[in-house]
Formats: sequence, C-alpha cells, structure tokens
Amino acid sequence: MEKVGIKDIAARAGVSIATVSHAFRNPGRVSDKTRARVLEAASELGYTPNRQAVSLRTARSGNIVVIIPDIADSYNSEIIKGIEAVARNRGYAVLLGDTQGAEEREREFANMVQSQQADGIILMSNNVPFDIEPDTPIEDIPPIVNGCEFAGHPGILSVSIDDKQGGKDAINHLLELGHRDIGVITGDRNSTSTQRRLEGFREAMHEAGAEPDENLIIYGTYEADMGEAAATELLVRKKRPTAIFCLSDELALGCMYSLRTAGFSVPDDISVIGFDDIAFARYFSPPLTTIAQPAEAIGRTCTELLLDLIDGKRPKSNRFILPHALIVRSSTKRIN
Amino acid sequence: MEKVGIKDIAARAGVSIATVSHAFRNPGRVSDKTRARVLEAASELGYTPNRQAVSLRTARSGNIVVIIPDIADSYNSEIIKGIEAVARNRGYAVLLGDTQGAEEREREFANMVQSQQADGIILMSNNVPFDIEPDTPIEDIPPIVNGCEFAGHPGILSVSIDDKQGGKDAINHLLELGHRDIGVITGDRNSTSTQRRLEGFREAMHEAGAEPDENLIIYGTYEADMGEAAATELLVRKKRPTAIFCLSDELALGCMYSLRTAGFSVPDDISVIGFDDIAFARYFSPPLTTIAQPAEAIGRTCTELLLDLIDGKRPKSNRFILPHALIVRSSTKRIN
DNA sequence: TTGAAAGCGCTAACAC
DNA sequence: GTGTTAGCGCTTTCAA
Repeated sequence: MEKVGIKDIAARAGVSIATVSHAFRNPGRVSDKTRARVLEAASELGYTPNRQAVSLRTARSGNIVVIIPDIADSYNSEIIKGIEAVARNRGYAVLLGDTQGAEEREREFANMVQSQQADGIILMSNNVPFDIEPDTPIEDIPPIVNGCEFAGHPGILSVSIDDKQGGKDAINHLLELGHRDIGVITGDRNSTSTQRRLEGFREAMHEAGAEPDENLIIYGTYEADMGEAAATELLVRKKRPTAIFCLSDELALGCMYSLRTAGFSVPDDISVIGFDDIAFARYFSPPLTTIAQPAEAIGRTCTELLLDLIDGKRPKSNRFILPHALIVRSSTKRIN
Repeated sequence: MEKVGIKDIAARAGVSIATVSHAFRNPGRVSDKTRARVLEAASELGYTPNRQAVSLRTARSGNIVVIIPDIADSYNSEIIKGIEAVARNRGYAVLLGDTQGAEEREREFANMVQSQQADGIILMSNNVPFDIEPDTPIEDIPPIVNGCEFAGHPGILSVSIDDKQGGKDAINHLLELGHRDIGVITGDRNSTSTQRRLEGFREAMHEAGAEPDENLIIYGTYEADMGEAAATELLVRKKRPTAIFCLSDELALGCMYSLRTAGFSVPDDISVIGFDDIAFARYFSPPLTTIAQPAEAIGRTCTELLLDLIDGKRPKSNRFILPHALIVRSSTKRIN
C-alpha cells in the first residue's frame, strides 16, 4: 500500500501528469487510446486520487456539514438518512455536527465552511451560528439551508412543513372528538416549530369558540423524559385536560407512560396526539395518533437545495413547504 | 468575507509566513511579542486556517468515518453520539457512512482513508470493507476499529459486550421465571452479535437441562417490523412459546405490538425480553426487561482506540469487552 | 528568534 | 491531443 500518485501512473503510462489528470476529469481532451492506457496503469497501480490535494486545488471540499441538536432523536435521525442519501448520490460526504444544543458547538461546526472543510451547511436549529445582520447581503452568507426551523435571516433557504397548519389539524381532530380542555406539551420555546404549532393550537381553539387554557401549556423540550415530567404536571392542574397535544412523538411516548403509571387509560380517560410520526409511533401502546412529517423528504430537499446553492443555483423561492398529514390511530377517542 | 490567508496576516504583522505558522503551531519558537502581534493580526483579519492545505501538507485529514448499517436505528444512533463526543473532543470530525447494509457502500466509505479523506474507520458491521487476507500484516491495514461486531481479521481491534454471556443472562432470567418454551427472534444471521447471543441461548438452555427448540428461532434483522412479523410466525407454531427473547429492543417493540394485536397480554400470557436497552425501552408498555449495552461507552471506546491507533499507539489487547447488565422491568413474569 | 524556500498531490491555463 | 508550468495555502527543514 505505498502511496501512488498521479505521477506514478504518468510514468507507467508514458504520458505527462497533465494527461493523467485530463484522462480522469476531461475525458474528451484525451485520445481514447491514451485514456485507456492511463486508466489501465491507474488500476494496475491501485490509484486513488488524493482528496485533500484536489480540494485544495479546486477550493471544493466535497463535504457538507449537518448541524443538528441531537442525532439520537428519532425524528432527526430519519432526516439525516435523507440527507446522507442525496449527498452521497451527488458525490458529497456528510460531516456530522451533533451540538447537544450548545451554541458554541454550532459555531464550531459552522466554522467548517470558513476553514474549507465543508462547502455548505444544513442547519436543523433556530439560530444562525455565525454573525450576520438581518440586512447582510445573501452573497456574504455561506451556502446554508435551514431544516424544520427558521434561523431568522430572510435570505436563508428553509424547508419544513406548515407547522401552524399541522398544529391546527391536530387540535381540530381533538375538537371534533369533543375535547375542549386540551393540554399541550411543547418543545423548546425558542424553537420556531414549537411556536408555529402553538399558534395553530390557539387559532384552532379560537375558531371553534373554545378558549385555549394557557395554564395547560407546559413548555419543555422535544424529548421523551420531558413528556414524562410534563404529563405529571398536567395531571395536578385544577382543570384536568381530557386530551393532550404533544408537539413531538417522543414527548407523547413519555406522556403516555406517565399517564399509564398514574392509572389513566389512553385514550379512554385521556386522549393523546403526537407530532412527527416517527417510525416507532405505530408500535406504541396504544398506537399513536399524530401529525406525520415527511422527515426523509425534508432531509432530501434540504440537501438538493444546498448542493444547488453550492453550485451557484438559487431557487426562485426561499421557503419550501412539504405536506404533512394527520394519521389517526388509537390514542385519541371521542369524549364521553 | 474575503479569504484571508497566512500571508495576509504575515503582511499585517510585518513578519514572514513561516513565523505566522510557527506562532500557531510552535508557540515556543517565536518570541512572545511577535506571537502576540501575529495573533492580533489574525483576529483582526478574521483568519481561519485552510484545512485542506493543512491536511495536504501534513497528510492528516482530521476526519474519521463511521460505517454503520443504519443511522436511524436507535441503538446505533446512541453509539454515534459517543463517537461524535470524543472525536470532537480530540479535534477530529466525523464523516457519516450510512450503508443501509450495502457492501458496495461500505467499500466506498472505507475508501475514504485511501483517498486521505479520513484517517481511520469505525466499523459497525461484520465484514471487512476492503481486501485483506487473514494473514495480512497489521501494518498494511488502515486504522480501523470494529464496534459490536467482528469483521474477522484478528488484527482488527474490536469493542463490544460479551454477547454470549448477555444471551445467557437473558435466558437464565427467563429460566428462573419458569419458562422452558422459549422463542427467539434474531438479527441478521451473519451478524456476529446475533451468533454469540444465540450461542448463549443454547448454552444456557443446555445447562438448565432444557432443550432449545430450534423451531422456535426466527432469523431476521434487528428492526421493529421484523419483530412484528416474527412474533406472528411464532404464534402459529404448534408449540407456542411462553417467552420470547428478542435480540434487540426494536425487535421486542414490534414483537409486543404483534402479541397485543393478537390479543395476548405481555407479560401475563407471554413474557418478552429485549436486548440493548435503548432510551425508549423504559417507556414501552409494558416497560421492557432487557440486557443493557453501554452504547455510548462503546462509541467512546471505539473512538479513543481508533485515534490512538492513528497516533501510532496500539493497545496491548485487541478485544475490549464492556459490561452489560440485565435490567428487569415489567415485560417478563413468572410462568403460572 | 526569524525567514527563504521547497514542496504536499493535484488542476487548469497555456503553449506546443 | 499532449505537455509545461504555475500555483492552491500551508508546514517545515535549513540557514541566517
């Protein structure tokens, strides 16, 4: 396994290094015969181009970095799958940027594009990890696309579902089942997805002439243990909810666990509706009614957009909304 | 955001580029005054070293690639978290290699070290993604460590739990509860972890004077939908198992879903025990009895080992066994 | 303590 | 169609 370089194969094939390079990158500029000879020499010698050298020369790393709060989150990991698939497909590798919510790490990862370690960023979080003003011209922003959240700068592409409408759909489902006292367990209150879904909740309630009870909203994070804790809190409220809207399926999982532990039956005593439709949702007990997000498609779209951006192609629109859907399973029930 | 390089800051600080470089990498070789001046110039200009250039020059990419069958698998994603944490901590970035089980992609990703895109590999799969003979000397193998599985070459470091003992512990628990007719749902039959756990199953049965019923073993994959299908298969066997050993928690989730759907109660009618102890296991209904693997620690250990290997430090031993534990929750019960 | 200079392995004008 | 050559931005002898 000695390192064989372009010049070794040039020597072997009896051509110049420029010809070798062309044989690989500009097949047209080289005669078929020479090309064949070069390719043969390359395979005989077991040649693999040195990416660092190529990158340095072309000023393209061939990497993108995905900045994500927690890769172990079921919903996130499905998105990453989508990202990985199209990245590989288009010849890019993906660098993992698990931040565990730390802003400092977000910046660290974002810095990879400045250091040429990555050509662009997929950001699954709601704040811009570098310093820009709202009026910073787009050309001064590195290629970046925002998934599921909105980092605030209008020039940054984003792809997500219509979270507000998703929230409305969830609440309308509950409303139709006769529920009026609805509890909500949210994600991070700074998260734009949480804010939008909450807007949807309030709007749907108002439209139905029901007053949203702010006292029944528990602010937290999207994780299961938060759902567990929040459900307990909800249970001690004077006005006990007959249904709980969990802003993520993980939250719903923890929530249902708490409810069960406290002796309540879902959905007989309390209905629970989730958000995301992670792969496990259908296996929950009871199978979870939820708002499905097209996680993998979101990942794919983010990546297509980002790679286009890197290639200098800006889409006409900055906002991409993918369809969501209400999936009715067995965790919600008409009130008796 | 013009690209500012070493020479810009050299000019600004009134020194040579060599001095600038030294100021960063060999602080000792430069006077404090010059160093301060260089650092100041660098920060004024917003300098970030170009990683491609550094890598090319030093022949170190600062990346490792983790080759994993499916990043969306709960167990895997916890491992990755561990990997990510120590990699970042030691100044490395992690490249994601989700293979979806395709051997071709495994090789593609493994090739990243040959192209200098990565300095080493963490392999969470049971076959070596490049051509080596069993007697290929260690020096000819790129830095690689095997997590949870064994790729076969004796020179490759591996870290895992004692899967066989884990299997025995699970079965002994069931045996103690009085179960004799035990079904098993496995992962991929080529997976070494599955093979070992199965060995443990057989050995524990024999030791207890119970005959393992090969007819009650369903070979599959570690995923939830496999558990769903396999449980149904088990239910139609003439001799119906009173307990099912699922070789992963995802399998157990799908399995319990099937059982429930078919009208069985877990654990009253049938006991179920899993393997992994993923974060969700305690929220299952019923909470899952399982064999806990220290996923994050496995990830961390793999990475420490790999980075040491890259630094030229080979450990004395090639096999690292981390502790597992039986976690008894509510999905298993004494037979009546 | 500092600087000059030679590359790392490759690409891409440009000339032949 | 093929070869010469000048770097990409940095590190690192080696000399001053």
